[in-house]
Order: sequence, then C-alpha cells, then structure tokens
Amino acid sequence: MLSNRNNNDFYSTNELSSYNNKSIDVEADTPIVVTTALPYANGEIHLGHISSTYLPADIFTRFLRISKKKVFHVCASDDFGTPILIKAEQEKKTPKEFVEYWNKRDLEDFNAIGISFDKFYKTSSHENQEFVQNVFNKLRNNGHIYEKEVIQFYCDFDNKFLPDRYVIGTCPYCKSNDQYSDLCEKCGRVPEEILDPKCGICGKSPIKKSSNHYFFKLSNFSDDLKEWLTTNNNLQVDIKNYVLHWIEEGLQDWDITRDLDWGINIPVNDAKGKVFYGWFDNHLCYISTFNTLIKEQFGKDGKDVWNTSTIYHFIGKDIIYHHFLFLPAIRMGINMEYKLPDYIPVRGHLMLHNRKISKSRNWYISLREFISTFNPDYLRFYIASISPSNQDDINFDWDVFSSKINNELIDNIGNFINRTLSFTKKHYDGIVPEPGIYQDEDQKGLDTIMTISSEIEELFKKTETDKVLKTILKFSNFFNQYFQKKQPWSDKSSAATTLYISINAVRVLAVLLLPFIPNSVEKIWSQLNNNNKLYEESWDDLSKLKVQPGHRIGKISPLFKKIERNEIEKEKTKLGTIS
RNA sequence: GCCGGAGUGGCUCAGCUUGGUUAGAGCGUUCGACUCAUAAUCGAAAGGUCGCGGGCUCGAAUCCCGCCUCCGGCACCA
Repeated sequence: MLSNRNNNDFYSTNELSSYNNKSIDVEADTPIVVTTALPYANGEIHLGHISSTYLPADIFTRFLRISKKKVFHVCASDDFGTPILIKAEQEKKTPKEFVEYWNKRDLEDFNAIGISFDKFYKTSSHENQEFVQNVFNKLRNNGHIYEKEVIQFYCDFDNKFLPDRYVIGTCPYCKSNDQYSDLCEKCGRVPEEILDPKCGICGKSPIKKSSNHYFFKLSNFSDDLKEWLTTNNNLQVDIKNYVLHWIEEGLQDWDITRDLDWGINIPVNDAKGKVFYGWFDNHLCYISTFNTLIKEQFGKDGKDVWNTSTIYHFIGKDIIYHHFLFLPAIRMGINMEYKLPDYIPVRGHLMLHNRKISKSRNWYISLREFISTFNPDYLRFYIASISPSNQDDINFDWDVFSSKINNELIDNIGNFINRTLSFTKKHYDGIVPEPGIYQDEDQKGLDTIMTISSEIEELFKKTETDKVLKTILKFSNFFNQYFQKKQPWSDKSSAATTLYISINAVRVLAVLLLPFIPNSVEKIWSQLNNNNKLYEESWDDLSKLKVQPGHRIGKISPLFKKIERNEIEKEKTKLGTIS
C-alpha cells in the first residue's frame, strides 16, 4: 500500500541545478558522461532496477560531482515496442499517453530515491527519432544495411503483421495455454515455435506471410569488435571473455525492422508501416539525449563534448549482448562519429530472499512501495553495502536489511554523530570548543581524518561501493572508540580537544556519505549549522578541519529511526501476496 | 550440453592475482566497563583441520590435477 507522502519533495530539486553551473568550462577538464540503461516505459521501477543500474551510477556520479568533475548523467524512458502497444490498448490509452505516464512516473520514482539525472528524456523525442534515422541512413550509405524477406505471422482479419508479442499460443515446453510466442510466463522459457498460434487481437489463427525487413550487418564488425574488446582494459575481464566467445561462434546479422506502427519510422519510401526494433533506437538515445542536454545548457554541438569525454554506460548483466556488440558496432558503422564507451560497469541482479525477482510471478518489491514505508536512504545504504563491483548477483533479505540499517547505519554512524553533537549542545552550549594540547589519541584521530580521503578515493574510482562503505564504517567506529577512550564526560581537561576533533570527524562523515545517503547527510549538515551548502563542499577539502572553534551548531535530533522487528515481519508476510 | 562463478567459525562475507607471522571482519552468543548517545558505545572471550582427495614446495585457504555440491548465463529481461 502506498502512503500519501509526496516523494517528489524528498530530495531538493534545486540541488541539481546548482551542480550544473553553467560557468564551468566543459573543455577545461575532461568531462564524464554517465548513462544508465533505459527503463522500459510499461511498468514500475522496482528494487532490482535500482540495484543493478541506477544506484551504482548515482553513487558514482555524486562522487564525481563532489570531486568537482564535470559530469553528465543522462537517461531516458524506452518508449517503443510491442509490449507497450499491447498494454496501452488494454488500458484504452494511446501509446503516446501511455508512455508519457510512465516517463513521468519513473522520473518521480527515481527522484524519490535520489537518483540524480542531468537529463531524463525519452526515446520518442523528436531529437532521438531524427538522430536514429540519421544513423540508419549513414549505416545504409556505408553498406552495413541490407534488405531481406522474412516470414511473419499475419492476421487476415485485422489486416496486420503480428510481432511475437501479438501471437498467443501454447508453450511447447510446459504446455501452458495463453502464452506469448516469444516468452512463456509460466516457465520463463522462450519458445522456438509456439503451438496452436492465435492472433492476440482477434483470437483467430494467423497465416504466414513474407515481409521485407532491414538487417544490420553485425558480422561486418567481428574483427573491430574483437580488437576493441581486447584493447580496452577498462572492461571487466570475465565479460570480455564471455563476449569474445560469442564473436568466435560467429555473429548473426540483426533484423532491425518490426511491422508495427509504434516506433521510429524507417526513413525509406517503401518501408511504410515499418519501424525500427527497440534495441536499434534505444541506446542511440544515450547520445541524442546527451546532445539535447548540451544544446540546452551550453548551446553547443554535443558531439565535440561527447568525443572529449570519458564515457560510462552503467547496465545490468542481462543487456551485455546489446552493449558490448550492437552498441559499439553501430558507432563503428558510422565511422566513429561518436566514440565508444570507455567503461561499461556491469552489475548482477538483485535476488529477493534468494529467489529471482519476477513481476509476473509477483515476486518483487516496487520502489514506490518500499519508500512508502522506509527512508529511501536506507535502501541506498543497504544495497550499496552489499554491491560488489562485478556481475555477481546479490540478495535482498529483509532481516539483513534491518540489521544492517540498525547496527551499521544507526548504531555506528548515527550514534557517533548524535553523541558528539548532543555532548556539544549539553556541555558547551552548542559552541565548538577551542582545542587544547593534542595527546597521542588526538593525533591518531587527526591522522585518521587526514588519510581517509585518499583511502576512499581509489575505491570510489573502481566503483567498489561496498568497500567504500566498509571503510566509512571503520572510520566511524574508530571515532566511537576514540570518544570512549577519551571519556570527555569525566576527563574535563581534554574534553574540548575531544569534541573539536569529533565534530570535525562528523563533518568528514557527512561529506563521505553524500554519495550514499544524500538526504540524510543534508540533515547532518544542517545540525552542524554549516553556512555553506553541502554539495558545494569539495573532496579536496575533505581532510581539512573546517569546523572552527566558536562556531555554533544547529538543532540536534536523532538522524534515523530504527527499524522495528514487527515492521520487518510485516514486510516478510507481504512478500508474494501483493496482487 | 557449452561457458562462467562459488564452496572459509551459527549466519553474511573478506583474503586467493604477487604461497610465508598464532586465517580476518560484521552480525549473533557469553562476560566485563562506561553513561555523552536512539537499551547506544567500548573492552574481552568462546567458536573455523579455509568442500573432498592427491601433487609441487622448507612452507598452501592461496599454485597444479582430479572429484563432489551449489549457483548464474547461453542472445525477451535491471
């Protein structure tokens, strides 16, 4: 059940516009382009999407921003294709209305969990349509496109070709009725040939008819792809080997045509009623969206910026094939007008209590539902703390979630912050005290603050978010120990020094945690009563003692609310029962 | 079937690339300390023949061979 809480307001909206300071010269420093895989505009975002793609990208992006790098995070909704057409018809909406709804809804959900895009656009934008058609024409002129007749199901009654999703029949494997010809939702397999096919619109038996399709000669690029995969050392080795294996087996040319009217028109006169296959246009939307953003922000041609940038495509492991083969091959096919990606961080899938997430089997947790009950930062913290920088699957478990949040985020980090600030309030009237002589313990504390940034920076760059968080927890744990050993409540002579150092450690923690729990960290900042904005902080200043003696801190209250046993039990019983 | 990954204290995992002090961490358990703090924190202890068998080596969780078990991918999917 969803609460009435307005999730849009959870993260401040002017935060992003402040990042995008137009005075920054995009050419002065190497810009970084971060793209995230496009959500398909036919259903809600769930925890799996967040975990495999958007959160790792957002943490990375936020780290780059605080490191004062020029970074552009672009994404878009994937608006075309048969499943959308079918669902729109079911809901008696035009496909355009349907995808507009999901585009808006997805962005709201992303905002609610603090995924910060510089632009979230759509594959149905006129910019993308023109761009895709342009790319197609160039590929065609370069000899990478050919035409071929293919046999398709055709419904005489409805007078149209039936793409796979429009053909319903019996699964040849598990014999379930009423399954799509390209996917059996009962057994999860992809039928070779569906039994007893029926038209998904009128229910009559379709006939087979030939249709002229356009093919992309993926096979032209085998050598170039192999070369790229071998020489780009930023790509994950296990994935490279996996993809190289596909190339060895021989790449199939790729049918990029669909006999549909919901898609990007193929810019050829005799291709009326045909559109591009979604995977031809959707990843080109990374570029068209980026170009639109650069035009809007700087009035420039995005191409130049793109080609001088470092490019990251964040994806889940299910779309490796498209991103390691189709995407680069298409860019190669237009003479590298737009450079290839430098990095393709691939993450595994999120399991739910050790079972695969499946919407059709109702084994999933939607993002909306999650954040109607829990602080969105709890999800960010938990997922980040269990996400390795490889494509291993990870597991969402309500009990682990609750113990991580209560023990690590709240009891370790939250408590250190709270005890430090409360002590300052109580014994120093909220004024940061003047430090005295540094003893050994104090010096160790100062050293810990000094070295933390370089220790963490490397891990961030390798997108090892779980290790970053572990290091931050170690940092916080160190200061809990420090506080305990120094006993400022009884050792009055060194209490001022203890508090001065501790308060500065709180500030460091806030900056360190910004990429992970951006909302909560704003609260720390306001409790510290710093007079600048947190996002104006720079990573370079991380290890400085910037909270000065004499500074008055703000109002103190616990940052987090603990997760109660019964809340978790409630969530566990809800699993799989939501209709 | 093919390709890949994993098996380490009750649980979750790190370490393995570049073999070498009594194999680490967190949670959980037990005992103790403290009271600034959201019954929090701090200290200590118990607990593992590092899946099995062999091999190389002065020495292996770490390298090599074989076996067992589990998991993932195999071109719809975050």
